[in-house]
Amino acid sequence: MNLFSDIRALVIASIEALQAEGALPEGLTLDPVTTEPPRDPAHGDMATNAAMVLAKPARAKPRDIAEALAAKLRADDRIASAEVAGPGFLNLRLAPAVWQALATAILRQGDSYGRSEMGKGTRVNVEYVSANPTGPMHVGHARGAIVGDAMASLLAYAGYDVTREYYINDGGAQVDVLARSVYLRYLEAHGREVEFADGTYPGDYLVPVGQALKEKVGDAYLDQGEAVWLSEVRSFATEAMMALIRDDLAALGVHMDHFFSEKSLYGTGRIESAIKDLDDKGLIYRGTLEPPKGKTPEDWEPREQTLFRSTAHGDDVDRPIMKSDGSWTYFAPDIAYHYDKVSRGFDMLIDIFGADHGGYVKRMKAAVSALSDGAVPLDIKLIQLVKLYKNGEPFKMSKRAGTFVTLRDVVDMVGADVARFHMLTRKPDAALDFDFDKVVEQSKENPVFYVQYAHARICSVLRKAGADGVDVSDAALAGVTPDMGHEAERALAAKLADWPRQVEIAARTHEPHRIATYLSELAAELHGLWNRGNDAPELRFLQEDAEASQRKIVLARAVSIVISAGLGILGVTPVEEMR
RNA sequence: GCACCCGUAGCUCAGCUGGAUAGAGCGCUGCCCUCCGAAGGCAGAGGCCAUAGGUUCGAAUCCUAUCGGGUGCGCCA
Repeated sequence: MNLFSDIRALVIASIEALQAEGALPEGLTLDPVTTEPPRDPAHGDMATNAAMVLAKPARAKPRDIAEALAAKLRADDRIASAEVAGPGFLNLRLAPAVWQALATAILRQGDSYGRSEMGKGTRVNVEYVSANPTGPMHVGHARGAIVGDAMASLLAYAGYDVTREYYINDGGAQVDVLARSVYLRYLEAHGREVEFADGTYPGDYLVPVGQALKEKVGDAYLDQGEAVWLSEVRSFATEAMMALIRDDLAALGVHMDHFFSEKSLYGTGRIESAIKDLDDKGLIYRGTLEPPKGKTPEDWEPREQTLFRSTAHGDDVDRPIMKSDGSWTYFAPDIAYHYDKVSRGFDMLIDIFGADHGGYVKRMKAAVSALSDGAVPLDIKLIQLVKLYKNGEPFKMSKRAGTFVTLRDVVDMVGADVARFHMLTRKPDAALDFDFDKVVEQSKENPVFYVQYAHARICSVLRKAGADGVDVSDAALAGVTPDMGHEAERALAAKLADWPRQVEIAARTHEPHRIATYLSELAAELHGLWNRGNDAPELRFLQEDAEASQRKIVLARAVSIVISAGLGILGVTPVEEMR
């Protein structure tokens, strides 16, 4: 059930009726007609812009159209009043029965209320995290992981067929560095003195990996050259790191459908066939790039390279796919990976990148555009930094000082629910402040708490009513006629009516943070109504007799259903009690 | 030099494929617990939506330019 689309359908039908009568011309484009909640509640429950957007094509005055439309709409028993206002808005007030039906429908549908078919089963691949498998995940990765995960849940909720995917960068030089570092720990496990030179990873987290390697191969690699052990140690170390990363992600509540190995692209012809696809399209050539203007690197020398003509698909300059020594640049496996995604039949791709990868957005889009002949859209979300604070003071991270904050540290300190919600309260392309003390604070300043508190309050009402012998099962509540007589109750119901709409907007714009914003607003409405009950007993959810209570509780329960569904999208557990 | 992101209340930020008088929290002022959880709520003060043009019935939202901040820019992934 979606009240806004229901009423919009009614508006459209009324327009068509006017067309049939000749009051409006045929052939009008009705797409721009919307039904929205008015900013000012005094304007009614819902407003439509129909008269204004139709005025020009219909060659009529907006207020005249609005009047004609209002007359039609008033004939429908769902419409209590229709008033023309301002430049041609049509403000609608809905009949009480509409609000009652909404609340009942929410109880019947449970967490399906708000689900949408807008995705129509479109197959979408969401790639996120994709941290190098060289160590534990740090806080910076957490935000991308959370945003990507919520994005995937959101799109699934909106009717898309979603695959959650992690690209393992296990093909480059950094995994050689990892392997050498693990080898040093392996030597150490054998009692050797070792030194961690520049270009190795000195972190303690590799100690158990070296130990495990010793247990696996004994002394077989001692005093041997890299040719003997590098390849083996590389996969051993990578697997160990991926196990670590999977655990970290699980602690955050993130679970991937698919891990894709970069290494699997090398030596298998998969890069070559992706490049051949581009070559067949005339997009690969040998050439020399101009040095970047204004900031010429000191050691710049013109070199002929194999280039991808990304400018043909919207990039600013063509991009090298092969180094001068004939090996692939990192861009080549990225192309092959996205070629693979396109080949697997996804209709839409979403990549979640760190903001420091902003420079690669255009070339990746160009590559996907070229590989799919423009058929598969790629949206890339850049995730900005998380600035850590401790009690208001900036919290500096330093590996040497041992104050390096890992993702696991964050989960241990504040919990996955708090971390997830908080990192979804802001749009991802703006930096985010994360204060370890404030995010666990129990006050309305903290949106996590504020929303949870609203949910807990409702649960408290349900418990209390249940203890008094009121049947508060959803089935029983769905069977009574909700009491929605007061304006404050209808305002809350109006917020609930907005939920399916917000889901669709968030899904369409690929912005899961809108869900968090909506939940804060919904919680505010609930708290507001709750407190009005202080002065006005008729607004309390618990009434003298059982049936009167039920008629009130329907609305409260509907709110808790929506909060629960919304938190579910964000991957946050709704709590029933505050402690 | 070029590209991308950001610029909204004193502070931290929301703001709908363009809608009416731009919102929330913090901070400030004043209120509300014999009453379902006051860990809340209500009211007030606080704005040139960076600046200047443009598009149109209508712009914080779209376009152009400028200013300010961030990120990135061929053999690093």
